[in-house]
Amino acid sequence: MERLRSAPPPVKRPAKKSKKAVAAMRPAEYAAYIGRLAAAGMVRRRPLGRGPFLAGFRIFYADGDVGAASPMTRDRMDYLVRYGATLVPTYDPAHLTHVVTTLDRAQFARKTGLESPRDVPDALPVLRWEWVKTGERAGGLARWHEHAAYNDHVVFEAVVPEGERRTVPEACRRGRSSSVQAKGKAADVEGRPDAGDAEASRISEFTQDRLAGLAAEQKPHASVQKAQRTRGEPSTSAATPHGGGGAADPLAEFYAAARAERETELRSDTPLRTGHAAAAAGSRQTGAFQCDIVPDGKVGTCPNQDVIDELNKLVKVHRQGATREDGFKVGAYTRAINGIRKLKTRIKSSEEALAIAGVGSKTAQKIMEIIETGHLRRLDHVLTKEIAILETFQGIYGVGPKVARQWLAAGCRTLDDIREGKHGVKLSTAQHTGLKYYDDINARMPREEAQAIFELIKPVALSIDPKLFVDIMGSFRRGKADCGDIDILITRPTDDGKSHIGRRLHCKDPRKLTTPLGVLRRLLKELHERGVITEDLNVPEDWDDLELVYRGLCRRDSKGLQRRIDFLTVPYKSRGAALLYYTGDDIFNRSMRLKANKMGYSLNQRGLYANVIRNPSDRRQKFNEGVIIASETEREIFEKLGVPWQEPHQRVRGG
DNA sequence: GGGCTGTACTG
DNA sequence: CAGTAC
DNA sequence: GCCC
Repeated sequence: MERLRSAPPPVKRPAKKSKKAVAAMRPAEYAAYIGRLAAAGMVRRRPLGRGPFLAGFRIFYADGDVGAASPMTRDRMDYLVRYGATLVPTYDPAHLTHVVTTLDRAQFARKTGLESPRDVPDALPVLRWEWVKTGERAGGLARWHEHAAYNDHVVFEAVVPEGERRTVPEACRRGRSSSVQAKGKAADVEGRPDAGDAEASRISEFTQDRLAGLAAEQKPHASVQKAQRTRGEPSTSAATPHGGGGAADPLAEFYAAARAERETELRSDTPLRTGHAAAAAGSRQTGAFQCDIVPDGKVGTCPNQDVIDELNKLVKVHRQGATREDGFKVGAYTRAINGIRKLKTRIKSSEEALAIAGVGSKTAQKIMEIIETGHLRRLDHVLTKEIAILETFQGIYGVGPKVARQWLAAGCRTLDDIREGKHGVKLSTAQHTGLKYYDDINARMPREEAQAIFELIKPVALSIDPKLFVDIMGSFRRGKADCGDIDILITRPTDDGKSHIGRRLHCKDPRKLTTPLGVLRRLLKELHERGVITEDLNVPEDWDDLELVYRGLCRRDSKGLQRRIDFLTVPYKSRGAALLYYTGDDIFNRSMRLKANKMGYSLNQRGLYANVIRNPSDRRQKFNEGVIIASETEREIFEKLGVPWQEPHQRVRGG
């Protein structure tokens, strides 16, 4: 709880809870607790400049927590309170102005005890966390429609220009009137100013932007006004409605077009009401987890492709760098590129660039240089030739940055140098194979070929044991048209007491095994004999393990190229986690793990774990392994993490 | 100022 | 343990 | 290099 600084001890100070007690609180308990702290003046509001832009709002926060509120939930609740919101511990739509959640509609309904997802009221804005973060950045409120969790159709309705506005759904109006009544009461009970409630009653009548205007206008927090003045804005700008204004709204056309496309993720150069730099390029989705944002499936050409190409060169350069920083820069630039890729308009100013998630001041500067001059001067002075050589070397399976640099330093320049063992180069077995089939391995294969190879393999596996689950993962499962390799997952239900390793699970003495060959060992033997598998790269050492990883090369027929293939066997229990992991993509996986981490969980290919205690001085080191809370299906993992369900083809975050 | 996904195999 | 792969 |  060190996030909330204590004020000088007041007379009636709520009992200070121990860290442990706080950590054990359920979300509702924590919300109530922090509410008491706030009421006692023990929550320090944010310093002037940002302003308590959530003042008067009554927010219910729902996350995927199981049991105790996770560190992330507590963090976010702290945050909401610090910016002036009143946290409502339980879901009581009549007493709320906003809901902030990471859950999808069905999860939210379940969590809040609603009978059906249809009962989630449309009149109440249900928003993603990014709405809060974007609002903070913009120095005011962000537009709902860009951050609605799932009732975006209604929220979107609200920003449709007057002339084109459709009838607000019946359910909406009902929900509103009933909530208005109860709100005044709630305000009394909590002894809070009712400004927020008065606003909330207008939610469906006014546009989001008007509401934002009202928030600033009717509740003139000195800090907000000061912040605006500091930025040199005319004070009227805060109250100027746009987006929801009359027919003169310059954005009307834009909205109409967007609606026509049923676009839910609007990104434009639409200024928010403040005209503040951070807001100038529309919503900045920082603070959100990539995995929470379901992509809209549209690709389209990117108006900033030149910027992306140039930044990609920078990624290449740093990928060859030796330091840890280089590695993190690769990640940072990659995230920035991802943000830029989603942008649908040409970047025109460094402010716009800065507003992109993952783009900071340094990258924004570089972006502007690219836009103004067409390239980065910094790249002119970089040893492109050496970089190219390092990349070539790393194209060899088993060769990474270290070895590549070593070879370069030793004087090697070409693959032939390596082949000939010049300058004392020695190859491991895997590297030798990797070099031998260099071109094949680095070529991508058409999806059809992956499918064909899989169809050679699956029947063989099933002939060994018809109860096996054999599935192809990776980019193939994500529906990509071309694949870099083939990932095959093997598992087997244990309901008959057997698993993919054979009978050993129930045979205490291994020497008495009657079926000594595990499935994978037999399968690989078969595939070798049939010429499907041609080379091994990485062979498990203990074939009797439940979890095995095999890496090798295979081909469709004697005329086909050699393709990379991986086999994984996993215990039936952890098939969901394995499926999730081996389906990817990379960025999606990282994001899921990061979110799990922030929620106090840990996610790996075996499952989602709670109560993992990490070494505070080295977070990667775990003191205990925790309690497994989900692993059998992908869905339960999504659910526990409060991530909206996404089919494999939707889990694409990278290129 | 610290974190940035997390695990397994190879030599 | 460092390096590599996924 | 970005973000908290």
